[in-house]
Amino acid sequence: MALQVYNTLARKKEEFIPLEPGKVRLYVCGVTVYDYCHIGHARSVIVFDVIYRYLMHLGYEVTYVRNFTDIDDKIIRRANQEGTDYRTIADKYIQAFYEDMDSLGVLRPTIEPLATDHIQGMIEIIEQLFKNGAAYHSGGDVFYRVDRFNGYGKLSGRELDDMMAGARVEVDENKANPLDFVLWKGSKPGEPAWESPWGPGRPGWHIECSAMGSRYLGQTMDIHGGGKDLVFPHHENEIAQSEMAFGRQFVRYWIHNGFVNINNEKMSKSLGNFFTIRDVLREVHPEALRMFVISKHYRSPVDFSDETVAEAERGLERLYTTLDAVRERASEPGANEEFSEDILKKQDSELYVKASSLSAAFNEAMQNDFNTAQAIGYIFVLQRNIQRFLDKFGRKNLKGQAAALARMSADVLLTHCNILGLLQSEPMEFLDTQRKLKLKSTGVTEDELKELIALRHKARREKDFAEADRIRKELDGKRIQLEDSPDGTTWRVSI
RNA sequence: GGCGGCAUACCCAAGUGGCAAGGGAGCGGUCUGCAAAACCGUUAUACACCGGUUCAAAUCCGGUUGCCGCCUCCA
Repeated sequence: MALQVYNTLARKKEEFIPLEPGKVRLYVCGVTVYDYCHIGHARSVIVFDVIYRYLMHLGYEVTYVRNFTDIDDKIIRRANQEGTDYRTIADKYIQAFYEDMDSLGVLRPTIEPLATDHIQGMIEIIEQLFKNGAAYHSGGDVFYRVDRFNGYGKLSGRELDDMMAGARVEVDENKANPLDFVLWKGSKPGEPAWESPWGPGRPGWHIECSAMGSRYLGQTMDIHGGGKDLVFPHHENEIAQSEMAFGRQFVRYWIHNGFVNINNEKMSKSLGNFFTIRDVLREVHPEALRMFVISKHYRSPVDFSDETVAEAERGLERLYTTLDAVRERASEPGANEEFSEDILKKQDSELYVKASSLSAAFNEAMQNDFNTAQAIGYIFVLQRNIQRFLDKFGRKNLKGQAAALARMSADVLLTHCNILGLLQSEPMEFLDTQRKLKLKSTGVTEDELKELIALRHKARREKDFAEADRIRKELDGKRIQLEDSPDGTTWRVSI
């Protein structure tokens, strides 16, 4: 089966065939750096991180470009508010972006261009648009003439006439058509400015992606992605500019991710109902946030709440718990221990079959428009089979062929989770980080907890189970659960 | 006003023509001094509603209701 992707342009799934066999040119709209990123940004970045990883897993050589919009009105406004210049603001939030994305375990794209490093390229495209009669100079700004491009509206599926009749169309006397958009914005005194044939100014928003995309990926790219809200006008305008200037198809496959909602409403700056990534990560493990994102299909809206995040956390804990159990109980083999398929299969044929068929099931899901939710479903089936196999041995460690089957299965689990960017930590490290994060909200410090565990240990040794249970109950009231094992007592916070 | 999307169990969520994945929560059980974790069993004659097409529909077509998004900066 070949990779199928939902193409916004076609409004249906299509077989993915790259322009050049074996290579993928991928462009994703990055962020405008004037503030910290919120979890809507996190979703978009994680979704395309998974797509990037999966394309590489399929063997493609992927050139992945994700830009920074480092000049725009919001950045300038922010700089004025803080009494500094646009560059300081942009650099600060680029730095913050990297901190957030690195903690989310997001891979760095191949190229991360800055808009301000590509002014010349934008000017060249605008000049070409003048030659083609699609640009005009008016009132100090340069505009794109939308009715020159008869494909205008093809991405967002609307007609120029319908939009004109719309209730909310910007009124600007300088525009020939209300839907015309700015290519070059003349600067007012004191604003950051670059020289251009039309006087000092700065680029309009849309032109940067045409310039940077074509600079690094050529005039036709395979995939261009971003949030659903960019379909119109941003991506529609990119198409209009690029196809008018270059005279060829700009993007073959447009991929758009759905929103993150809060209480069923779009999370956005203007509504003020957003959570920044860094705020969320104070209480939620970054991988749990990733799990949350990829538990749903990328095009659907997702609701962000304590409960939906907790579900992702519990699921991830389960995967790590099983992985840890295999590490603990099915220790490394001796150098000569190798077993045939038949022998492994005899240990537990269901587990063996699930483990050896995961790859096919996983790929079928992922090739169907990156259906990560379904892929994770298959992963959980394997997890349960592994844990069931371990449980057959009670609390005993596994040896020889049984250990080999457990390890083989756990490897399969880990490999596939890794393709999604999951299970990137050592199990113990994850579980430890996770419970410490959760402990914060209980009001109990780790030292107090250790002391209580020691007290209870003493009570248990003296068979004073009433006292031991009293301590257990006291902690349980604070959502802290103690877990006794032959190696001692550990704890976790229920979520 | 124009355009588009969604509606699956208590909750989250796959499934786009052939017996309704998976996760969470609940309940019963195994294990445990007691627990927890984990495992086992269990929880939708049924996919918003009404019609239609078909041997067969959650899935296709038409209509109704409800929710959401875009048309303005937005991931």
